[in-house]
Amino acid sequence: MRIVVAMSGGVDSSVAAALLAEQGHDVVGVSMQLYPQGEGGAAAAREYGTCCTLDDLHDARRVAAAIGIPHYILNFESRFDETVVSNFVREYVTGRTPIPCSHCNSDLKFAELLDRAIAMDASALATGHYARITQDDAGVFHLLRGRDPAKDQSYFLFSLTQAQMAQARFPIGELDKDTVRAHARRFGLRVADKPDSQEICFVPDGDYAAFVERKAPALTRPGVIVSQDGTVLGTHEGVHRFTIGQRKGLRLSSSEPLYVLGIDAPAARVTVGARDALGRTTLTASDVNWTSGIAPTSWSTVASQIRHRHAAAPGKVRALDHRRAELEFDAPQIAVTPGQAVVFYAADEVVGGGWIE
RNA sequence: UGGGGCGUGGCCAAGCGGUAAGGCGCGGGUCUUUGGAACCCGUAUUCGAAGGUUCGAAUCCUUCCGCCCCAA
Repeated sequence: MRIVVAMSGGVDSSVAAALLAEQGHDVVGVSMQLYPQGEGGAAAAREYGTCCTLDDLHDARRVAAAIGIPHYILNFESRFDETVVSNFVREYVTGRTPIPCSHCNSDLKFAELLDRAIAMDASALATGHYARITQDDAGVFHLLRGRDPAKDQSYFLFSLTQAQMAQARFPIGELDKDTVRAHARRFGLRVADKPDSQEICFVPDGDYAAFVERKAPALTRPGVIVSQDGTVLGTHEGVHRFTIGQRKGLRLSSSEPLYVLGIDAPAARVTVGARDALGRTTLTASDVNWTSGIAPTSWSTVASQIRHRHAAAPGKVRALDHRRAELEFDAPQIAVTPGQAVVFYAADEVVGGGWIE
């Protein structure tokens, strides 16, 4: 069976490809070129070691050669810019906080890239995600957390549908990171000790605010920072520099730490206050995906994550009209942030998720 | 120019004769395939200025400078 593997140039997807090849599959490696690869990009890649830069594409190519599979680089520059990057910028300038990794998965990898894989005569698309897919006796697919709780990435995959899960493969989902690296060494892959990628891949220097200002100079403007009673405490250089719950970077001093409580983009106003004002027990989500394909119309008990790397909090959820859902936590959650993903779990299974309103 | 109070790092603020707490902010790090949070480390040879008393002063005295309040 032919399987296309999305290779980022990192350890995880490299090992995923190697394992599939070892199992005897007809493996084809592909890498997405996501943004212009000028001289500066290559230099930035060497310095910061992010994913999908020119050096990473070279790493992917070398790995493919080492394990003896063909490797293609697909130009996704414009698609990436139209979907992930534009969403990222739009969200920030409207006072929301984007999560590009999820959009990249839902709008690119398991959309465009999956189509391309099928067009290449493959029956499945594999990635290096730490997540698992199982199929029950009734033929229904289930999306589960990766076996390694420290590396689990199911949070970023909540948008997977039954059709997509039928064609997705996560070869390292049952492994932990140490085992993956051990496999990389066993296969003799140069990327075995490559550092884990982190931060936003298309903002290699980590200065996402400057990135937004560069992409949408006309949409960023200064404003005021106010306390809950409306007192002006200071000024800021644009709402895109803030997110709910943010403490650092306010440049305000007070006897107690101050956190961002609210962002009013049209008024360019940021409201700050004490940490205990950040708790919320309810939220609504839009563009909700129910992984089983069936939306629960009555309250359903779940544990939900409102951000990556955060303990799922117990509560109940039910579907509303127009692919929306409402969620009620048993206890207040700190910093429920519009634009972030909320993912509903039942034990280790992702039952659904959406975007926080 | 009568009376009273205050001036400690970017901000707030302890200390009131024994050799500069703490918080905020800021910088660095840890964590992390988003942002944020959290955690750890760092951040005043110096206390408005100049003199004086003392073994020793941010702490006592004198003068000056700058603020604030109450009377007129």
